[in-house]
Amino acid sequence: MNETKTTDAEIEIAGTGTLGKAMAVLEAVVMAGSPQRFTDIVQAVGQPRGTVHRLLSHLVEEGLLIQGRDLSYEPGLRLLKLAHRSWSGNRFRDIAEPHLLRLHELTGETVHLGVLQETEIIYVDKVESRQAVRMSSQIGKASPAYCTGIGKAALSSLPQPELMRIAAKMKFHPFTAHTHRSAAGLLAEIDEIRRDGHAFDREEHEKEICCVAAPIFVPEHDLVAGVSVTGPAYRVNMAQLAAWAEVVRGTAGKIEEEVRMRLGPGRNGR
Amino acid sequence: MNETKTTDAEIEIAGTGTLGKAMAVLEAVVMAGSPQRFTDIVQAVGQPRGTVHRLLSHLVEEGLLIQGRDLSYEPGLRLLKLAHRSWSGNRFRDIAEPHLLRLHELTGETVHLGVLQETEIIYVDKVESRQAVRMSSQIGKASPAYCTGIGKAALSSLPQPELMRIAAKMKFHPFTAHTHRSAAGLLAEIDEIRRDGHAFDREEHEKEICCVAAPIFVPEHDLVAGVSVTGPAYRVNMAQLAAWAEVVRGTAGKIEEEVRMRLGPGRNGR
DNA sequence: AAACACAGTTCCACATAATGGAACCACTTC
DNA sequence: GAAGTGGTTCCATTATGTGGAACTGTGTTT
Repeated sequence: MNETKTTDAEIEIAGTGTLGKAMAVLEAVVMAGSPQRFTDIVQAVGQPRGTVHRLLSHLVEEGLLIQGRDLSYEPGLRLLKLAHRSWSGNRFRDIAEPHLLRLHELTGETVHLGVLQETEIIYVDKVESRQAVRMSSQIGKASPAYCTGIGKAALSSLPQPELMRIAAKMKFHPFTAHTHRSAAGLLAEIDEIRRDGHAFDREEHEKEICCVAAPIFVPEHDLVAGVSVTGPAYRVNMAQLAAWAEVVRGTAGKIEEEVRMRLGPGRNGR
Repeated sequence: MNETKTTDAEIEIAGTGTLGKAMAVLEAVVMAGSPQRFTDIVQAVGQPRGTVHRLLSHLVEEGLLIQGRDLSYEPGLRLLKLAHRSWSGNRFRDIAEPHLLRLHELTGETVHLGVLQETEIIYVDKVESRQAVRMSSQIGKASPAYCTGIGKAALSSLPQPELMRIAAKMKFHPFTAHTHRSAAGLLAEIDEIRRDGHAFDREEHEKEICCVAAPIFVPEHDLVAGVSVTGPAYRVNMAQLAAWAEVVRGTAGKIEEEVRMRLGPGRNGR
C-alpha cells in the first residue's frame, strides 16, 4: 500500500520495478566518478541495505560493475562494450558524419553533434582535427541545454507546450557571467533563435568558449538535435560566428533532409 | 556462475534473475547493430512473448532503448551517457594515458590499451594522431584475444590453469591466413611470449595490420591488460616491430608499476 | 468480402523471485 | 570491553514478474 516510497533528495525514483532500482544503483556508482563503498550507495539510492546488496551483486555478476579488493564498486567494462556498439551502429550519427566533416573543413574549428534529451543535450559526435571522425572524449557527455548552442537551438524547434514543460524542469546553474539565470531570459532568446534559425553560445557554459549552432528537427523520429561550430573566444569572435551561421544552418538542413530520406517513415528495419 | 554463451540461435542465458533477462534483451538489440523488431528479439532471447514485451517496455522507459514509429527498437542514449562517465572516470586508463602518449611519440604509430575480459580484449584507449588522447571509435570495441597482440600478451601473464580455462572457451575463427586455428598453436606461442615478454600480431586479425604488445598484469586488482604499437604491414615490418618490443615492454612495466603504486596494495588479498 | 497469416499488445491466475527488517560478523575506535 | 562502523547473510512475507492464451490491427491471399 505504500506506493510512494519517496525518499528525500536521492538519485532517482524507481518507476520500472526491479530494473528501475537496478539502474538507479548502477547510475549512482557510475555517476559518482570514483569507487563507491556500499554505504555510500545505500545512502545515494535510499533503498534498504538488503535490497541494495542484492542488486549490487547482480550488477557485478552481469559485468556492469566490478568490485575491488577493498569492496568498493566501479563501473565494469560491459558498459563500454555496449556503448561502442550502440554508437557505431547509430544511424543518425552515421548519416550526419560526412556533413560534419564538410562543416569542419569549411570552418577549421571543432564541430559537434548533439541530441536533446529532456533538459540536457548529449554529444553523439565531434570532429576536431583534420582526421576522420572518431569517438572523442566528449562523446556521451551530457551538458545542460540552456547554456549550450546546440541545446538552445534544439529547444527552439520544439513546439511551445513541450518547450515549456522542459523549461519548467531546468535548474539554472550560473556557470559563467553570461549564463542564463532563469527561464524568462532563455525563453526570450529562444524566440530570437526561432526567427534567426541559429543560436549562439556566448561563453555561457565555459569561459572563453563560443559557438554557433543550428537545430535538426525530425519529429517523425522524435529527434531533436543540433550541430555547432565551436571555438575559443580569442580566435573566434562574434562576427566570425555570425559569418558561419549560414553554413551551419545549411549543414543542419542537409542532415535533417537526409535523415528524413534515409530513415523514411514507414520502413521495415533491416 | 557467469555463462557467456553466444550460440547462434540464442543470445545468452539469464543468470541474474530479472536483471539478467533484461540485459539479455538489451544486448540482443544493441549487438544486432540495426533496429530490431519485436519478433526478432523474442527469437534472439528465447523468452516468452509476454515477458519480452514487458522487459522491452521497461528498457524503453529507462531510456536504454528507444522505440521508433515503426515499432522497432534501437539503443537509447542512456548507454552512451553512462559509458562516457565510466570511461572518463576510469583510473587505470587515466594512469596509463601519459605513458601511451610517450610511447606514441617514440614510435609515431598507433598505440592501444586493452583489457582482457574472459576470451576477448576490450580496448579502453587509443592514441592515433599527434593530439591528446581521445575516445576513439575503437574504444569499447571487443576483439578476440587469440588473434590480437594485446590479447596474446595479456593471456601470457595468466596463471596456467586460468589460461587453460579461458582457452577452452575460445572459438577459433580464421580471420586471415595467419590466424591461429586451434588452442594448441596459441598455447605454444604463449610459451614463447612468456619467455620474451612481448607478443606480435602478424596480420592475424586483419590483413596488412601488425603489432607488438606487452602485458600489464596486476592480479591484486584483477587487472589483465596490455599495450601495443600497431601499424600497417607495408610501413612497419617485423624488424621494426622487434626493435620496438623493448620500449613497449618498458611502457607496460611503467604502467603496471604506477597502477600498483597509485591504486595501492589491494588490501590483504583473500 | 471473407479467410488467413502475422506482428504486436493485453490479460490474468499463478508461483517465483524480490523485499527489507533484523541478526550477524569483522574490524576499529574510544 | 563497549560502542561504532561497514559489509554480509537470513528468511518469512508478498509484491513482482511470469508466460500461456486470447485479442487486435494490418496486410495478403483466394
